[in-house]
Amino acid sequence: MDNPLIRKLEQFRRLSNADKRVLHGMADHVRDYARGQDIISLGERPDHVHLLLDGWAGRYKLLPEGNRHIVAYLIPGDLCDVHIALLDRMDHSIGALSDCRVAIIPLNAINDILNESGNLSRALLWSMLVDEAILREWLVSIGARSAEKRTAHFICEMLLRCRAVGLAEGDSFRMPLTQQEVADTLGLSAVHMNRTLKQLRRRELVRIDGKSMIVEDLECLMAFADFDPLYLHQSQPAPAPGAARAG
Amino acid sequence: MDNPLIRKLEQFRRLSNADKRVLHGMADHVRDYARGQDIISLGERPDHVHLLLDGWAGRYKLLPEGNRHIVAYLIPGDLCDVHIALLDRMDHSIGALSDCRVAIIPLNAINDILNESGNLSRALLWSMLVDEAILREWLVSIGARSAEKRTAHFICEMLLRCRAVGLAEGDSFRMPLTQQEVADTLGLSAVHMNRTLKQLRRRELVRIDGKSMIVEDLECLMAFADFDPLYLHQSQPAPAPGAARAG
DNA sequence: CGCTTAGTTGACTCTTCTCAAAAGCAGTGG
DNA sequence: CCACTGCTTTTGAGAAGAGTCAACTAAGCG
Repeated sequence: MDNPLIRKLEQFRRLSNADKRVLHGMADHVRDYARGQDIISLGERPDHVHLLLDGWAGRYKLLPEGNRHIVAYLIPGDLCDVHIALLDRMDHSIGALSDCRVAIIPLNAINDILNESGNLSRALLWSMLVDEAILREWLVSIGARSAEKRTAHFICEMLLRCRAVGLAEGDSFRMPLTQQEVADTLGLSAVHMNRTLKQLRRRELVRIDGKSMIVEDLECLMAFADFDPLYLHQSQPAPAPGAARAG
Repeated sequence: MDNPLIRKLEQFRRLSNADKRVLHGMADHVRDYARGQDIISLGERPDHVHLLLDGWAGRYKLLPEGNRHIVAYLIPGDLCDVHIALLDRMDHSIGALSDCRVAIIPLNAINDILNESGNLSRALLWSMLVDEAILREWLVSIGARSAEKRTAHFICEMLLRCRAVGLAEGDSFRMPLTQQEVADTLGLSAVHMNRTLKQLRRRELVRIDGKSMIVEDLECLMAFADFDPLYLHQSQPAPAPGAARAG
């Protein structure tokens, strides 16, 4: 099994075979979630952590007016809720945005890793900090960029993140979201989201074919969106042999 | 010295005297920054970490159009940049928003704590996760709440955070920010920020006296802002000393 | 094929932005 | 003590980006 978590963490530092064995071995079992189901809900504190293996999920919060705001996307290789290893309970929910396959990891396994303070613990912390960096960048996007730039920025990010776990083909990737969901993410109405996507298409920066997002000109899109990939901290793995990365 | 970091971390779990000694002992020396100065800048990777002892600082990113977006506030007790213990370099800057006193902590001291995997390491991770939770809530605020609710929400948060480190008196606290800075945080123009604050005053939810923010009716303000303090995870310290829930 | 969900488009409204200028306040130096 | 200067706060007026309502089209599915 090619574990997307391993692929992801190796962006940060080379993992030993022992490390990889630990990561492989920690999943208790695998569970499937249908699109729309919650993987974990507000207030919960289960005794296991979810590792997304396939599909897209989203962290979200519901507002009293009934609308939902998505505050993060989870793609294969992302740990959904290490939080519960440390916090009292979930302060948000995570829902499957497409059908998802998820590895169930006992909390103990996570705690063991955190307690061993080795490479793996570092790698987990790194991924937590990257998640945080992404949140900061989103905050800037929503707070200070126009709808069009914001959308372009989002597409750049998702392309690079998909690439990092081998889920992009060249400059395109599968984005199993509805426009409503993207709107709930970028703080726009569905109508305006639609118009904004149309504009990006008109500019010939992206093309959309079903659920495939095809970036026509990544250079231009990045320039347009004022996108600097530094915040993703996707440096090449530690300078060692055979370090391959999807490109 | 009453260390605000200790006060903060004890919200999460009780610290042993040994833990406290470590926290006290880790500061190498203290440095002062004048309002407007950068404490750490984009791209840097120094060999020490900053602990804010006095004053307010802010994480920010600059945009090509020249405007600045503030993505987090640091108040006494907050570690500014544990990030550099794990990431290659800062992906944002931290600036002093008022005159600040800062403890300089060698990176080694942080790494030692992280490596020992005890109470303290857990407490640091907890505070990182809380920072992340705050970012998520801000994202919801900017993305989905009106200017007025967003502002009210922000005031609620800062009051509770100040309280947690003993910097509030009842329902008021010192907020050493200009309206422009708050605007740069909430994604509003300075003009609209001003009008929004005026409205909150007219509603008699808050009063502003110089740099003092006085919350007139916290209950109402929280209800108005749709503020749920859960995300701050300010639970009382763990029930008993030895009660380790880890692993 | 009809049903349901997602995407598209138009027309109108409203929140928030921009430009502009006045007023308040604090620090400085004569 | 006062005039001067620079920054912050306040207010007005018009413009623009984004939201809402509503209808229509396209696409997946049993």
